[in-house]
Amino acid sequence: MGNLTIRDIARLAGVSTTAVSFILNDKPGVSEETRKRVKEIIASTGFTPNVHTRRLNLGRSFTIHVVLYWHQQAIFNQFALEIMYGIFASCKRLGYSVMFTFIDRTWDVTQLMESIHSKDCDGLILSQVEDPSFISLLQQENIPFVCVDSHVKKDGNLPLVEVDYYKASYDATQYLARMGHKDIGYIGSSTPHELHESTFNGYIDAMRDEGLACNPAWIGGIEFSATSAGEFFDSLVEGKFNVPTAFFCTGDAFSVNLLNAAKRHGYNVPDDLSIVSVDDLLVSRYVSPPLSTMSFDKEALGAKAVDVLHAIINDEPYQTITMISPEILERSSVKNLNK
Amino acid sequence: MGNLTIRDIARLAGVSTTAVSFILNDKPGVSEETRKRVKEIIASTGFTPNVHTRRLNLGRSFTIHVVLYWHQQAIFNQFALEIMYGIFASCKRLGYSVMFTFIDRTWDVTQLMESIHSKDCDGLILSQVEDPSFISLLQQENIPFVCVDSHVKKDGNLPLVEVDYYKASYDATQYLARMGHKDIGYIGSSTPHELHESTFNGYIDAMRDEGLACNPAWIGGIEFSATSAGEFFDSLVEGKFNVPTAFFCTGDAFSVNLLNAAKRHGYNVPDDLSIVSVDDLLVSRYVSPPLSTMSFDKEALGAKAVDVLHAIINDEPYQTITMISPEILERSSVKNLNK
DNA sequence: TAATTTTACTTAATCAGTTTAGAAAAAAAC
DNA sequence: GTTTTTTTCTAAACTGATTAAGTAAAATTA
Repeated sequence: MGNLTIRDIARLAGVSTTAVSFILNDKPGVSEETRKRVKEIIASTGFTPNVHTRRLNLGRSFTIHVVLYWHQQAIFNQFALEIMYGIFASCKRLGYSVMFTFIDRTWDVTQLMESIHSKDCDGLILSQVEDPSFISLLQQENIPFVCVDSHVKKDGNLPLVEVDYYKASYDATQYLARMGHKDIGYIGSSTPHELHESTFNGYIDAMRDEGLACNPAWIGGIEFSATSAGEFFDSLVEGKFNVPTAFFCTGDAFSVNLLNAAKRHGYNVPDDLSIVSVDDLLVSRYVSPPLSTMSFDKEALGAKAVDVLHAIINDEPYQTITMISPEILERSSVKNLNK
Repeated sequence: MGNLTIRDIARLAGVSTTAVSFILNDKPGVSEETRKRVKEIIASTGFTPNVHTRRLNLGRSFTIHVVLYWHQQAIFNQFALEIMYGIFASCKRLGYSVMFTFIDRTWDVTQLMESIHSKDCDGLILSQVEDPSFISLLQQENIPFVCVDSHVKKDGNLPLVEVDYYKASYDATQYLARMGHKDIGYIGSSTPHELHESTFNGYIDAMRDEGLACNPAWIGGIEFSATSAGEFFDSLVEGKFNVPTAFFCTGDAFSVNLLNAAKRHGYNVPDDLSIVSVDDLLVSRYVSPPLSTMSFDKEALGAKAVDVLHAIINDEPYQTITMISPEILERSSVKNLNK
């Protein structure tokens, strides 16, 4: 049970280490007879070649390093595990090990850069990481990497795997319109960011294409917090504004809060107010009524990222930007006015 | 920018590779003068020693492998990321890299065992893994490992880091009693399992110690599902049974469902019915009213696991069983009847 | 001042594989 | 029956570090 080496196997089989190495790597140059005999010895001894030697020799680690942004607000970390599962599943298929690092705002790159320089991984997947100086450092040093769900500026050179939030927004608004709603409000983040702008454009474009008017009073550009969507609704009701028949929220964190505010004011969801949002967080399923939401395949985000990274590592062609499209998941927060 | 080796540094500094190695590892045997000069060369060239060589030489990988059980029901995966964060933070402090593997019911151990035999990691952390044959295999082969949040049978030899569910149950029940509740129901899993039994005992013991009677009608031993807690409440109401003033639920997944059922029947929480559960899942915070729950430090679970594993790897003494105690997190689902 | 110890440094072996170059044997071609 | 080619196999170099063993010089002791 002591630690076997390739030399032990060679001795037991009466062949050279070269032969054993060839057999382990399914290379030609060994007769079928010898191959079979050595394989039997390998199987019976339970020998497994040392990875470090292999990695040292081949100058590759067969490892992918996942860098995850750790948000203080737990709700933002909801996807990460599913993304990791997707990454793992693809890595397993392709023969990579997966290691990970969490980072946050107080982050110092040196330790990670040292790990990269020490050849600990063949490439990186950056999940929700948008640090531009780190990204350009990776580009300078020609280190293979992919950004996933990173909300990073699309510049054409960056390999990205992203959720198509524009389409989510467009499709959700269109869905509400097709359910007979004409008065559709919007609740989304006001922080200036390409992502938020394109999400807002999805709403605007869908309203226009459906021939509906946007009422500025119904557009809530708000700061992200656990209560801001509800406060926006409060101000609508208390300011005696008309309340639309439906709201599109750019995230479930907003819609859950909106739902509670609506209930507080005596609005029944979906009878008095319909709500659709994006993300399909777990909470949206457990709330009453369960919320309809634009859902997307979070595992696919991770899986695609691995595929792209694998292509980059092996100098194969790849698609720079991969978009995952959300689809409406109908639960019970939207009333069909056509009926 | 080409790949530097220790030989390049040695040549540039006019010393042997041994000297460079000593300097890299802060070992004695090199004069301060030489040390300083070589360190400057290392810094200016940005040289980082190859990890694989180091690992090969030292026969250690300085890597911890986290094995995570992947539940089909998303709600069960809620802790995993926080546990991983705790693991990562401790590993960073101790100088370990962290790799991970997801497993599920269809799992085949061979691939993981090969990874272990190939010396890919120094030890394992099993998160929510309770496969007894795998665990005894690890024990047989003397591979360092720790179980975290594993619900595994405590046998005295297994290194475990667990949540103290008995105490959570006892304290939650006591908390309700101290808030003036006398009629306290119980909703928990009926699947036969040491964990569920000890959770139930916590409730029973607290009721006894507080001098309260247990009404069998108020004890819901149910199958786990998204709706079973609500169905139990339905049956109570529809069967014209008395409804207790408070329920302790063994998990937030139950209490969220109970909350919705109670609302449906016109019960106001907390005025007509108080609810306390265990877990502090994200959903319990976003529901209305926010649920009081026995919360525990999920990051600490991971961090402790690393500490124990580190001790095992280094043949240092360690505590076999580490218990993390939940504490009441007061939100708005419990009425104080003493006022 | 000579003998001993300590310090500073190096050569060469080692970790456990892969791979190049080449030898011996077998098979194919002439 | 030779010559050529192919197949099978091996010795030895190589990956990039660590480390045991050993040497020369400096510092300490006698």
